[in-house]
Parts: sequence; C-alpha cells; structure tokens
Amino acid sequence: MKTSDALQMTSFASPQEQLVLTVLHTASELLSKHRMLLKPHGITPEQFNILRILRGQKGKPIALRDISNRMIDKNSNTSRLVDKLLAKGLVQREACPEDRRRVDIVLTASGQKLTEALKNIMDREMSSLANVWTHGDARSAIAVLDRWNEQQH
Amino acid sequence: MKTSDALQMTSFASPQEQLVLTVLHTASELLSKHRMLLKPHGITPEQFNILRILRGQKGKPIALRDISNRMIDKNSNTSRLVDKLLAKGLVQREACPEDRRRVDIVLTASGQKLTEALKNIMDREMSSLANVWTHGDARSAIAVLDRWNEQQH
DNA sequence: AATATTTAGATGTATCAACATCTAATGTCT
DNA sequence: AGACATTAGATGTTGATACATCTAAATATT
Repeated sequence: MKTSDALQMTSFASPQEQLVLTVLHTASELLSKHRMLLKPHGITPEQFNILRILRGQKGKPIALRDISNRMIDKNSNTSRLVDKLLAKGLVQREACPEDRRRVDIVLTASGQKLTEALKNIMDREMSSLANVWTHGDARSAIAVLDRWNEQQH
Repeated sequence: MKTSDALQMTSFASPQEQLVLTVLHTASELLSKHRMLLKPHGITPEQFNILRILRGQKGKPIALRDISNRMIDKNSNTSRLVDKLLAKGLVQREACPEDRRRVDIVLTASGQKLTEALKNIMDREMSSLANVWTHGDARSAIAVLDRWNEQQH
C-alpha cells in the first residue's frame, strides 16, 4: 500500500514532508519484514546486523567500539546485543592485550554456520528487490536521501 | 555523512541492497533529529505522531483504533502511548455510546496549545528540507519507495 | 434465541533504543 | 611523575516495539 494510503494522509503536505513520512514508514515495514524472516531462527534484525558485521571480518576479531561504528543505529546498545549473542553461543569475547579496555568479538563455529544460513535468506530477499527497483531507480533514490544525510553533523 | 560512509560499507552490495540500508539509516537519523527537537518539551516523536493525528481531527473525537491505523508504526502500542499523554493531561478519554468497546480520544486545551507549538517547530524543520530536496527530487524518491510499499500485503 | 466468531482495547513479558552514569584503562600536559 | 582529560565498555532507568493473551462487547451463524 502506498504510504499516503497507509497513513490515511488527507492534508496537503509538501513533497518533502511526504518523503520524510514515506522514509519512516518504509523503514518500519522493511524492518518488520526482516524481523519476520529472521524470527524462525531466534535472531532479531538488530542481532543480525552484528552477525553480518562479524562475518565481514572473516575470523579477524573486532572491537565492540568498531562494531558500534558500523551499525545502522549508531546509539544502539552494542554491549547488550552482544550479550544476547554470547548467551546463544554465537560469539566469543576475547581480551585485547594491546588495550586492556577493549573487548574483541569473534564468531564461534556455530555462529558462523547460522550467519551463513541467515545471510542466504536475506540475500534471497534482497535479490527479489530487483523485481521492484531497477539499478537506476535505486541509485537515484540513494542520491536523494544521501543529500540529506550529508548535511547532518 | 553518506550512508555508505556512515556504515563503513566495504563490500559491493547491489544498489537495491544499498537503498535498503540507506532507507533504514536515514529513518534512524530522521527520527533521532525529531527526538532532539521535541525533547525540550517532554514529548517523543511517537507521542507527537498521536498529537498530530488528534490535531487533524479539529476537536472531533477519534477512536483509538483509528489512531492506530494512521500511525507510522502500525504495531505501535497506541493504548500505552495514549496513557502517557493522558498522564500529562494532554488528552482525554471519552466513552463511546454507540459502541461500548471503543474509547474516543480528544485533545485537552493544554494538549491543543502544546500541539500547536510543536507543530510550528516541526513545520520549520520540514520547510528547511526545501534547501536539500526539490519537489521533483522528493516526488521521484517517493515514487521509488512506494513501488516497494505497494507490493506489501 | 443460542452459539460462535470477530473486534476494540488493555495488559504482561521480552527485546531494543535513548540517555545518564560509572569504572577502569589509556593518553596528554605540565 | 602527578594531575587531568579522554576513551572503551558496562550498567541502571525510562520509553517504545513485538508478540501473546485476556476481557468485554458487537456481529455473524445456525
């Protein structure tokens, strides 16, 4: 359903304001869809975000701080999300000798296995987007949104 | 900062996948900005969303159910959000004679006053977007995103 | 009319975000 | 070296979402 229908928008907001509402609504729906796909495996999108980052490390440990920097939600509480993954035996903490404040994180064997499986699921979902958006569509929308993002900070 | 920089994206995802990440990241940043603007007044973006809907009613009561339908996050817990507004004396509950299951909500006088003030703040923010996006930019991005939204459900 | 189903809303629990605060370790400055 | 500031991370609290369940009222079915 189009955003304006979904929100039953009646008033005549500017296209810019409509875009803001559309982005917020679309993000909510995307997240909801990801949650549904991951749920059978007991993983939330927020937890998967961390697993995906760890997978990109290919076994190399990464400090908790650096995970935070790569996350979609910058202020998300990485410490506690990692706790959840730890409780499931998907990741390990490792002391960092050079800097004893730091805590390095790596995937365990079972964490690697699950992450691969989940990535396949998400990749299938992502590739289905090609039926909706051409490369050009996607690139132009990215350009528009990033024009706002670049103004921040 | 561009999304790809903010997330330190290194791998070569498809433009479609990049757009998904860009939408999620932009929504997170937008929400964060709105939270900052509203915070001095003790209102969250989620609570403001309800106030804005009530304002559109121009005094006419609206069922909790209908508020839910117009919200950005469909699954947000409208009952408890209204509780918060009630505790601040910004809204009133009214029994609905035709259907005793329903609970109608209206703004109180102080709720109206605060909502006007907040709307001015948000309107100023929205109109500043014209410096970033032309009408055409916004419309084309909306069209791209809605193409996905229309496929859902 | 009696039963069953649906709907509106409230509520309990788990997960996560937002924000502040705290500790320990590191870095800086004189 | 000693004082101060910064950084990494953990943790407590509050606000919100996700999901399940529950009650009461309305609607549909037979």
